[in-house]
Amino acid sequence: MAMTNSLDSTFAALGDATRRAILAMLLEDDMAVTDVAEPFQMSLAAISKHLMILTRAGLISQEKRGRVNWCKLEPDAMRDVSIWMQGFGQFEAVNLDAFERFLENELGPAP
Amino acid sequence: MAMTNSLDSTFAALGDATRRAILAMLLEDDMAVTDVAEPFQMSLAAISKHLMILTRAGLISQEKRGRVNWCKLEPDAMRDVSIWMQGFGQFEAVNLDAFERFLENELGPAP
DNA sequence: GGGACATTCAACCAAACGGTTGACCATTGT
DNA sequence: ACAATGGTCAACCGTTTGGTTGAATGTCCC
Repeated sequence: MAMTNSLDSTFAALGDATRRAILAMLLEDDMAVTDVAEPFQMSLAAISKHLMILTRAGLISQEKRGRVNWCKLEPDAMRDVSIWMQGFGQFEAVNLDAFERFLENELGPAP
Repeated sequence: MAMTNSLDSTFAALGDATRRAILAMLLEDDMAVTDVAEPFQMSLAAISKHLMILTRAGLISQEKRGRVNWCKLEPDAMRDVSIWMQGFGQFEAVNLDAFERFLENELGPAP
């Protein structure tokens, strides 16, 4: 649905190790900006910028409650990336088999 | 076995629409640099640079036969990206959706 | 050998990136 | 009211990126 509009920004956002580490942290739980910044050896403002980039890429969302800005993972953007990548290589043999297995075993609604 | 460089370079290489279009073109067939450059409104040197970035990211390989430099898709590099993304949710259902669309369109993604 | 073709190299440029610092709101707690 | 906390904004800086040109290199063909 929301495909290909921001693949540029999504891939670009993922092309930075700090931001990928942030995403991995947010996989555990939602976090405040200050807590996100804590393990990194860079200023809070730099982390704030990274979070803004991730937000504009759609990879996270930020919700301000009180004076705390809570960051939450938004896997939809990553799903678009995953969908785009499906066209390359994964299909030829492996996913064809997987799809056939899917058709054989899964006669009900998709998981 | 994937001789992929860092996720950094792979994601960064994918963060450009021109380079993603090149990858989509190479999905059809191997191509010479000049033929890759043909549909784009930019200089051949610029395309050559893009191809070098894709090569260093491990996404394509280049083999010089005669005076022609043949570009070939190397989809293994994207596997590492895919593996990394597996940690962010179960894209299984999404993969199947994408695969169905793939079957319907009978062609790879043309972003 | 000479010329057309395929591609890269080198120098340059504007814009974007990743980081810093310090000032600047809000909100919270005493 | 005041101070501390959470976070962004603004200006700046060095490096990288994406593009341009023009010259250079190598190869094919007559």
